[in-house]
Amino acid sequence: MRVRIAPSPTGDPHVGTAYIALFNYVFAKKYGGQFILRIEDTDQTRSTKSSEDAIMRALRWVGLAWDEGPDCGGPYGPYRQSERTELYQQHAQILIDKGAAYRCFCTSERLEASRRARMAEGKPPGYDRLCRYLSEEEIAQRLSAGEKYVIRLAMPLEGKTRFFDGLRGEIEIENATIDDQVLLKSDGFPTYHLANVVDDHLMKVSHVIRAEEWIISTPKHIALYLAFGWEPPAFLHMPLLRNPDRSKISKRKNPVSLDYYRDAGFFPEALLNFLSLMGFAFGGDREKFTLAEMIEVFDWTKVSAGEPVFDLQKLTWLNGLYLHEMPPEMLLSRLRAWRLSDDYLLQLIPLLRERIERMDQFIPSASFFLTGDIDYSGVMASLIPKGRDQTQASQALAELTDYLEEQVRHGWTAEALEKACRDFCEKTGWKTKELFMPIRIAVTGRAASPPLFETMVAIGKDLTRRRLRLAAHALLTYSAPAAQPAVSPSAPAQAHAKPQAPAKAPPAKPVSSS
RNA sequence: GGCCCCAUAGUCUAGCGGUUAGGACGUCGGCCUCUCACGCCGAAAACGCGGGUUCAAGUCCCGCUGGGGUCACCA
Repeated sequence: MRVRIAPSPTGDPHVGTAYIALFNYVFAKKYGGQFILRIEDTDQTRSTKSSEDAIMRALRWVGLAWDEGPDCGGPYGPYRQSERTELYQQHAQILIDKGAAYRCFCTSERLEASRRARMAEGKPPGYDRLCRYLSEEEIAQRLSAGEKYVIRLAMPLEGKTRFFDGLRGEIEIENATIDDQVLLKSDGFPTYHLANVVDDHLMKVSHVIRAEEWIISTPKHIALYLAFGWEPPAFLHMPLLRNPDRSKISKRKNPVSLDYYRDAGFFPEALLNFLSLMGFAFGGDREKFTLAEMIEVFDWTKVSAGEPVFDLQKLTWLNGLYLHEMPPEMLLSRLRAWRLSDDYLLQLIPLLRERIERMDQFIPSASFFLTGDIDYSGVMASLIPKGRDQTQASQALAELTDYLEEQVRHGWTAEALEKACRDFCEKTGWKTKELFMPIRIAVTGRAASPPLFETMVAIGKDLTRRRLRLAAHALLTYSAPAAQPAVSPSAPAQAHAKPQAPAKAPPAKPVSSS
């Protein structure tokens, strides 16, 4: 029995990856199988090494160790798809030879135009299969003319594909509704569909346990297995994690980066336990259990296909259970591994040293470096610059968060942040003077702080972005008191232990002076 | 919109033809207590709707509704 987790290194390590990895891992360990990590970096424009590193680091952090992978190797490597391109090209050729795939010379312009035309006619927007029926001569001629092409799957035009989903039972999909998927892109790299099937077969994966969003493309994959003459693996689609509004979990509505959970002070074992609760019932009303215990009792009949909403509050409660039961020495070492490490404190000292005169001022001055989410209830008014309203301020902070997401992808550095923030102001017509203060308040909860961008670096990408979103959100529901006194620069916002920021801010309380 | 998936309290879930529909988060109330927290006790809160099948339906079947996913040279 062999299973795999196959993340695409195109962004932050995603909580959904950990979720799927968890169930693969548990299943593998339950039955003495292997758990494989395969990096699906076939998108040359979006894949990055830093994302790959982050994903592996995060997966190790949660404690899901793989038996085979790009770092530790294994009998069926390499485990990074970018190192296997030749393999996919060979297999694409096999499909062409068998008539199960064909070259398509259509330009993206033509595809776009055809898509629009089909939409206008009320037809589904898929490929119109123009190149599927090209004559041998024409193909040869266009090849020798050096035209660029992709290789598409010649999907059966009739009949149905039936398969058994381990969680839902029989699923039946009409072949005619499935598009002739691109298998090999014009840059020579495979798409997910080809690479995935070829690798799963070559790596002897027996059970494909992945997210629900893949159900619809399963017929494509089965068509590929059949065309190659291979036996398809067993399929099992886990439900998608949800935002509170039930849409697929996303960074705008919920923290999704595993690094956020780490930096916000969650324990990996608590996160894993919580993730198990998303669909899995231990039995006997037990909610707290270890990975080992889960493996012991695991069975797919205990997993439901419902669509679970990821509830930060319940995760926090569960984390508290772990924390309360932890021996003091253990908790101390966890704290040290977290933000009380020499490394981290040493990073803060240069930022804070000039701003304090006695050692006792260090902890209060550093508080926002050492917390997760911030409570803005005491500083709401100063989140809104003069001459702007709270909607504008909220929108600016929310848009800035997205903008940083885009612009500071390749390195969360002070220089990059400053440039991005300044560019953002220029683009949106905000003065840096008016917007930088709300940003500072959002990030630190205070009007006075060390230099903003260095501070953002020290706080870290995920916590910073979370706070910006939180502040934007708090502004949305803020109702200003008649006369809001300005917050004194030395007044720290109270750090809030719960990750869920209070949506309705209580009336600003007088801030205590330290 | 086509296709596919899902459906027990606000949220996570138990239930697998006969239950006062169980547990947990959250909420509210109380106890404990120098405060707070923890802990303990209690309360409110759910089978989406309509048809079947059956002596009996949250549980099986069909339809509807609702939600979601997917329709890329992204995964």
